[in-house]
Parts: sequence; structure tokens; C-alpha cells
Amino acid sequence: MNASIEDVARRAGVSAGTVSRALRGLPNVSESTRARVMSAAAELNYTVSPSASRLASGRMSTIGVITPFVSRWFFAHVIHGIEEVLQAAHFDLVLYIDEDGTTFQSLPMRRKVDGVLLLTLPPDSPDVSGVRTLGVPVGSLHVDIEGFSSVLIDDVGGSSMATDHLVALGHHRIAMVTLDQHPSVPFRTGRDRSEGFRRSMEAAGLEVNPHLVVNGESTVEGGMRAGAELLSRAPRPTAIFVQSDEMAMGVLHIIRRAGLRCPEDISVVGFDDHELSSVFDLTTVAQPARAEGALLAHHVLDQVQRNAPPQTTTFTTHLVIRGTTAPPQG
Amino acid sequence: MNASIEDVARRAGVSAGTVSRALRGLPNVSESTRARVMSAAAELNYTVSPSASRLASGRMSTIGVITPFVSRWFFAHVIHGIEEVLQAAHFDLVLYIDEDGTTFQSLPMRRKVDGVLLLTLPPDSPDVSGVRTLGVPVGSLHVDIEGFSSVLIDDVGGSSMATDHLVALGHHRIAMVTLDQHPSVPFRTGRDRSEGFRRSMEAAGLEVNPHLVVNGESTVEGGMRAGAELLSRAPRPTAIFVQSDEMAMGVLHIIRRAGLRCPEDISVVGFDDHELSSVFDLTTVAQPARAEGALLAHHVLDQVQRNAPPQTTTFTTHLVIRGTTAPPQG
DNA sequence: CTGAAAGCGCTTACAG
DNA sequence: CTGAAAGCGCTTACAG
Repeated sequence: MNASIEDVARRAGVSAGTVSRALRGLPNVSESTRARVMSAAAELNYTVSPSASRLASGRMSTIGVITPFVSRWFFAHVIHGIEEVLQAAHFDLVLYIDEDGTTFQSLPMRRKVDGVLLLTLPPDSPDVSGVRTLGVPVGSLHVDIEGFSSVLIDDVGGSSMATDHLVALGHHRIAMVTLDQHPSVPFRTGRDRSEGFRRSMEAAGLEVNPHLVVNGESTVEGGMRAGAELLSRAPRPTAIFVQSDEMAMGVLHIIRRAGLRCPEDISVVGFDDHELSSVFDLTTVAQPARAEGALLAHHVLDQVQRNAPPQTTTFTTHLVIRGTTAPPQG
Repeated sequence: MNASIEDVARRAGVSAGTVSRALRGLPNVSESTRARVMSAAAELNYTVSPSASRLASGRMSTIGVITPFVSRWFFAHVIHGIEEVLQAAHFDLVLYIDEDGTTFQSLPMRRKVDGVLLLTLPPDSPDVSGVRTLGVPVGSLHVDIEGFSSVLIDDVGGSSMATDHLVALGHHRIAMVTLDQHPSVPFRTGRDRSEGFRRSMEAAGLEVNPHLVVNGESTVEGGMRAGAELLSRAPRPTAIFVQSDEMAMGVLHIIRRAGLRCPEDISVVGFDDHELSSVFDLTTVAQPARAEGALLAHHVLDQVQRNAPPQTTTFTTHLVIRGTTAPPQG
């Protein structure tokens, strides 16, 4: 059915080896020969058999991506960034969803990927050690793992900016909704965002009241629960720093439902710059999810294609001031 | 480095052919032989070389997925559903993002997938004809294409339910925000949702006012623009049927920003049941995105594995009544 | 610049 | 139930 390299060779009057070199643009092929091979291939509508090429060369032209989610804002955008880079490099992206970092241990990828991208898997998860045994370059997102490339963001600095903003507006009773310690959220992320908050509070001479720090389980619903809890505190906080936009949306909903106004009665800052943040008019710390995915892919591609060493890059974040923050009333 | 089938054969004292049969669970292998092969393989930490197996058998154990987006609610959930089914069947999912249905024409998939899933690509897009030349089973989502499996939803019925609900509440001036004719949205979807609206309006003896039908470009921002336009009409509509939840969120935002209340001043119904719909308390028509993806994968897997004929399934939708709809004032 | 040949590591009729 | 052998379709030193 499909033409083989032999068919092309016969038609062009050369050997299979020459066809292989000509088609891949290798040097040491005369221009006239290359031209003859190209047109023979075109006439026969020939494409290389990927399986045969992979078997013979050992190169898979494929990168495996292991992610806990595809439908959450951050992951969806990261995957988009990765795919664009791989598509441009003519690499395939094979997608594995693994919600808890344990189901894979990389066996399904053995001998079929040139590299792996781990999206926010903790260093001690079984998949990470499984991936090591693959013997291919690995990139890790938001988690720094020995021997792997990684792309990080400045969580401490970002949270600090958000908190400083609230302090500068004159807030004193500032609450925080934290990320869950779900396997999908690196321990580091939640810890660093809390750390940035603490540093800024301390620098401002403000107390971090433990009753005003509540876990939001990383979801919109969790944000609603956390928000409800914070609104029941007396006296109520005048501002809330929420460690992710999705949770912040839940908090905003609860504030409105309680008949309070944002920012008049209470200010809210999120983290991410989710696309719905502008709809909610949410002040937030922006991180470039798509660019993070793209850069992670580039790092690993550099290792695969140019034998570059693992690289680590840290992105800075920036504050986007919208309508959910204002000075406290009275 | 990696043990080969010959290594296992030697260790088990059998031929490579027998190892191949034993490991794949084929019949006609004595239990004692199979046991010996299994333990030899385990001792050598052997896994089949995918490239070699694919080359020899012609089976790729891989399904290609072509999608215009990964970060929109519907597509992200569909992909999640697909991945779960493929993972369970031990098939790889290779992901191709193609925003306009023209960049692929399937060449990158040639000879490396056993089947293809097209997410909402119009029948006349270049990728569709490219995919045909692959000669493998194809599944198409939300678009019925000759010779392909497909999964559809009852857009007419769903929109009709939404409209009937508004009519039953007593609304007469009902507006509609339509989906864009972007390549990512099948022509059929927008047309059918408009058709359901028209039928219900007609059945209720109500006029469809062309000034109250506005395009929302399928996005939150487009919904905001469309909403602003509708609010400027005099007299204002008392209810709006919006063909997607993402656009409906934009409409809700504009209503609030204009100082109007929903549902007191104006009712809104969406379509999808996006996870943020509950946060917005949005009445909407629910479609099971994840289940749609899963079923589409099953249909194509049935063709690939059991040589089943193409199948078409239509999902029904249902109305989820929340807080954005109420009888008109006065 | 080009060809002949080995090798990549399996699967699958075919015999027995 | 098992083995020997052909075949899948390339890539890559090695010679020349």
C-alpha cells in the first residue's frame, strides 16, 4: 500500500541508503541526486515509516508529558505552550494523565520517548523515580529536582507583592486562603506563597493571625468554604490574599452572597491571572503559564537534540491591579 | 542496555517466537513454559521494544487527537475523557493542536496511529480530507461525517428546553447571544442552538426580534460585548438565552456592571454547565463533555480492536435551573 | 559522493 | 505446543 524506501530508490536509480540521506538533508549528497530522490519520493507519495525509522535510529521524536490535570486553567495553558514548541520541532506529544503521581512509574513510556515533562510532580512521588530509570532527559515544572531541567516561578516574591499591595492600601487585618497539599500542587508552591505573605506582614509590623489562615483545597468550592469561614471571624478581616484565582473566585462569590461588597467591605487578591480574572475584575499576581510550558519543552528539547545540560529557569511574576482591592472602609 | 527478546528466550530455554506468544498471553503455550518465560522476563526487567513491535505487527497502539483548543472548558474535559479510556486500553494518546483545521492534513500522523479523533472539525476542513487518506478509523465530535464514528448532542432540544423555561416564567422579550462561526465551533452547533430557540419561540407565539439576536464570538469577552449591545436596546429584553456558558459569564458581568440585577431585572440561561456555572449560579443546559470524549474514544477503539463499523451516538442534554432565571418584574 | 550489508528487535505464518 | 525463518522498513558505519 505505502511506498517503501526501496521503491523510491529504484525509481530514482540510487540505493536505499542514499535515499535516506537525501531525504533527511544530510551532507555528502550531490544536488542532482537529491533532486532526483525528492521528486521520486513526491511522485510515490512516500513518507518514512516512523516505526522503522525509530527502530533503526533509536530516536523516537516523541516527548511524554505527565500531568495531574488537563482541565484546570494552569495545566491546560502549560500543555498548550508545550504542544506549540513540540509541534514546531516536529516532535510528538504523548499525554499521560496521572492524578496522584503513582499510577505510572513510567513503564508505559519505556523505550518510546526521548524525554519526559513532569508537571508539578513532587520529588518523592513514585513516578519521579520511575522516570529516572528511563535514562532520558526530564523537565520538571514548579519543582526543582536534582538532575532534571526545571521551570519555576518566584512564588515568594509574587505573594509578597500581593501582600505589600494590601498593606499599602492601609489594611491591617489581612487573611490568607492557602493551597491544598494535594499531590498536584507542589509542596513548595503553597509553602512559598505562605512565606511571601509572612515576610511582608512581618516587614510591615503586622501579626499573622492563625485564625485568619484557612486552607482552600485548591478549588473553587474549597475557596467558597474557606471564604465562609473567614467571614464568620469577629472582627472580620478587611482583606484576603488567596493563593490561586480559582479559589479567589469562590471567595468572591461567598462575599457577594453574604451581602457584602468587594472591595468596599473587603478586598481580595488572587494568584495566577486566570482568564476569568478580568471578568471578576480580580486583582491578582500574574504568572505566564503558557510560556512556562513552552520554556520547559525547550529546555528538554535542548538536552535531547543538542545534548545540552539540564537548565533551570525562574520566571518572575507581576501584580495586576484591578477592582477587587481598595483601602479599608472608615 | 535493555534486555531483548533473545535474552529472555535464552534464559528461559525457548525460542524468541515462544517468548513473544507467552508474554502476550496468546493461546497454545503450555502453562509451565509461560511461567518460565514470565519469570525470565521479570528477572531481566524486560519490556517489549515498542518500535520493533509496531514495525513487525503494523499495530501502533496509538490514537491521534486533533483539537482546536486545550484550554477551553469543553475541549479540556473531552480530552480528559478520551485519555482515561485510552489509558485503560493501553493505547497512547498523541495530541495535536490545530486551531483552524488546516495546518495538519494528517501528514504527521501517517503510519503512526491506529485511529484518529477529530474534535469539532467541520467536514470541509482540509484536515478531514487529510485524515481520510490515512485509511484508519476516525471519530468526529459534534459533527456528523460520512464514514466516521461520531458523538453528537441534541443542540436543538437543549436550546428548546432553555427557551421553554424562559417562556414558562412569563418572558416575552427574549434575546439570544449566538456562537461564532469560528472553525472550532461546528456550523451545526450554532445553527441548531438557534433553531431550538426559534422553534420554542414560535410554538409560544412569540416573535424572534432580529435586533435581539447578537453574535458573541464564543468567548467571555465576546459575551461582554454582546451583552452590552443587548442592554442598549429599547425596550430592553427581559431574558437572554446565551449559547455557551463562557459567553453567559461575560453577559452576567456586563449586567452587574450596568447596575442591573440578575434575575430581578433580566434573566440569563447558558449552555454547557461549565464548572464555574455553579459559582455564577447560572441556569444552564448541561452537556456531559467528559462522557462525550470517553464514548468517542470507545467508538473508535471498537473499530480498531474489534473491526466494528462506525457508530454514531447522540447525547441528550438537560436543564439545570439555578438562580439566574426568574419571572420578569411587574 | 555512493553502495552493500549489517543491524535495530520484534511478529507471524508455516512446519512439525 | 514449539522452533526456524522470513519479513517489517528503515539507519549507519564501512569501503571505495
